[in-house]
Amino acid sequence: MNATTKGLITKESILTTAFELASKVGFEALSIGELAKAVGMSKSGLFGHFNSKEKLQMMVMDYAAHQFAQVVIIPAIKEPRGIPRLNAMTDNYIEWARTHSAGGCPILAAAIEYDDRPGKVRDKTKKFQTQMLSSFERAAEICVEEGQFRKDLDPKQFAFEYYGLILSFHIYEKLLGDKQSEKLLKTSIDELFQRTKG
Amino acid sequence: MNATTKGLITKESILTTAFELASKVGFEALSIGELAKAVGMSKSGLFGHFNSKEKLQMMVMDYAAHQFAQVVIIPAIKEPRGIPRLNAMTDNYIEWARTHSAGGCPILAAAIEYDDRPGKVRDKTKKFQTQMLSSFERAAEICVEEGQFRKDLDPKQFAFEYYGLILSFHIYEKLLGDKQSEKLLKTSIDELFQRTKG
Amino acid sequence: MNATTKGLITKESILTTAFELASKVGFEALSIGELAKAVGMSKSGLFGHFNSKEKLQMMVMDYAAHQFAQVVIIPAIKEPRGIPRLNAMTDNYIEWARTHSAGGCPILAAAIEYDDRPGKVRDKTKKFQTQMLSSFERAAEICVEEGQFRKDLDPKQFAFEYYGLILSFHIYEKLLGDKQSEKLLKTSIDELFQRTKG
Amino acid sequence: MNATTKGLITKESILTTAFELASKVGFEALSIGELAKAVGMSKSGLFGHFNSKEKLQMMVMDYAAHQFAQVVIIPAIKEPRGIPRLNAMTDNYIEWARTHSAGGCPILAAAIEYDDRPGKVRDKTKKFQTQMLSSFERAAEICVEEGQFRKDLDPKQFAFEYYGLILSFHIYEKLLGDKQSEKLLKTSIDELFQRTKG
DNA sequence: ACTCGCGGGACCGCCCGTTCAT
DNA sequence: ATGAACGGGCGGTCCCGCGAGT
Repeated sequence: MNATTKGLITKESILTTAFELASKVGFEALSIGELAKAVGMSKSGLFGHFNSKEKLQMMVMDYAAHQFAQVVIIPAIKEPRGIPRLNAMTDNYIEWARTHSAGGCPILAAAIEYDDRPGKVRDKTKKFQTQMLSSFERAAEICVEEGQFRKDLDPKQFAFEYYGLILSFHIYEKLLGDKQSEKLLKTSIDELFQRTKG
Repeated sequence: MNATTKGLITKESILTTAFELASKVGFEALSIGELAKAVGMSKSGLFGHFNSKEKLQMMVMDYAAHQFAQVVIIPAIKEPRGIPRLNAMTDNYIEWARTHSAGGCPILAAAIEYDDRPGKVRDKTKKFQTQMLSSFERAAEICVEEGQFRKDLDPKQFAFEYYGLILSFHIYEKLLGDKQSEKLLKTSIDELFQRTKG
Repeated sequence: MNATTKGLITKESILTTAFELASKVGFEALSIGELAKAVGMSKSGLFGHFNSKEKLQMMVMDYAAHQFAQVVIIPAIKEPRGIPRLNAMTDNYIEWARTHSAGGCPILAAAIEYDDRPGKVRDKTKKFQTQMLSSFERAAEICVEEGQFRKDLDPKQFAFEYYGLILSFHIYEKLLGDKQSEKLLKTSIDELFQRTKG
Repeated sequence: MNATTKGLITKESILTTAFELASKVGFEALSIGELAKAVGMSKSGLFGHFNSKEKLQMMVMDYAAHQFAQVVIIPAIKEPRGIPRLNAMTDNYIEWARTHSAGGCPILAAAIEYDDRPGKVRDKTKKFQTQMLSSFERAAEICVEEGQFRKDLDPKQFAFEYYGLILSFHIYEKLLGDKQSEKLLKTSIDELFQRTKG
């Protein structure tokens, strides 16, 4: 194993740990010292991989977005087009919220945290949210194409509502610890689909 | 004016400033030094009113919740029971998001930020979210009582969906800066009402 | 003793120590941590008195200039006008170089160190050098007035040469450790006076 | 070109850059990281050429002394013995101060900076100053031999005064930015020569 | 009772010179 | 000649207490 490879492995392990830490303590509160302690290396050794806190934040965000895509979006694409695919997304999101981003989805946290703080981190967060909403919109369009949703459905409107339900689920599940959160979400989504059917 | 009164006034002005500051820089990032500078007094002088950062955070949260009630909930109660009252709440929330908590609603920020960080701050946040959702549930119940919503409507389910739409609005409005955010919200709520009608 | 007085005393002791430290390790290399250790207080406690390194540097410079004036300039003024006064200055400078600024005159060090590094510190250094040279020029003018120097003497030219001898002395004394440095200086100054006599 | 030659070239380019950098930011403030960036190689790669910061400093000092000799001393030797040679030295020094060591002569800076800090760097600085003063003394002796200076002139005394004028010039030129600095120096030297003439 | 100045210990992001395996 | 990593230090900010002044 050469040096470059070693560096990549270290970087990966840093990002993994950073993602977990950010999930727990929040995105902005993630400190280089804490992170270094968590990965078991020196502050300066870790810092050398990023050269600035901002770059670290950016890469953690990229990592989180990548994970999100891997867990929530990509597997859903293997499902049949239309409603099954959308349902898969929903299930995957529940899984994501409960398992992969235990401690609170850092992407969502960033979306709220940086909603009024200009900078590169906010820009990236905005970009990811937009991408995710596009995925939802596209999924809705496919349902229309498949004749499962009514023809005049506005995909943007659908994504707005669908994402809202997911947000609500997140708070019921994580903050409130409501045992019914999943049922509430599923019921809501069923009703949403009823309304959008052709 | 006696000393106690003076102290109350000072405390009030501190909380007002703290609320504004927290809206801008986030809840956890609010620092005593910055706050002291903003209110124009010494760090230690300000600190004396709270004796710990945690207590300051708690009081700012109380203050925020009080403001939220004053702006969003209370005025709505003056409206006629049922849907008009709910619509007033929605309008008030839009107003709240845009004007009173310019820079991002600190309550919502806290709800996400502390969703997995146990402690007094999280407990309080949870309490406020629960209260707010109760208000929504009660409003829905009244709609049922008034015969505007169907009899078998689950108020909890309604609140879940209603709050989700508001959360979605918040992200579209604040983070994404989407010009259609209000229209998206209004349309969603109309559809929600359609579905719940008797 | 009230708090303000205590602060002044602390500040004074910090500046004294800082002056000594800067004399030894150079002006720019003076670090807040080292200084704090030397005065026997915490970094943050010390830092609170200055709020920035630049301000600390400025105040140390002011302190050094004040000391210089107290040791070299002021006592000389008590001497009779003309050459005796100039001779007093020379003697005082020797004293200053050997005793008060043991470890190298920080003002001179700054004059060389900042000769091409723009900023407030350089500006202040420049100002002090100009003031000192003005003192030399004024002393020469007095010699002219007293009829001890020839009427057409250019005071600026005199100060240029006089200061040069002092600089040379500084290097022979401090860096080279030349035992004859004082004699070399005295002889030079005598010759300078010969040349300028009326 | 073999490996050794390549190493020498690299070393040369490092020293050139280091000299320029040290002229700008000061001798002690020259950092390996900055230097590596400036020469376009890795920190560790550069470091391998010196194995310690102190050795780097030593070699930069050697380089600076070499440059000084090349620019100020050697060309003057081509001039006729005696006063012309001395005048050439003066002119060359002015050139040196203005062009070659733009940003402040690092040798002089070291002479002041290390005047009370024992160590190898100080020893080297001391050695170079002594060498340079020897050159001045020898030049004065030659003037005596040529019958241009009086027979009983003390060369050491002459060098002391001559160097003093140069130091003064340096401060007037670099720190004060005095437009008359060159004229002041020339006039002083003329007067010095007057006094030393046979 | 309220407010302040002074001071402390811990930590921040960041950079230092240095070592080592490749 | 490189990249990874380290221990230690930089200037600076954090929250927090004490003692004194009003």
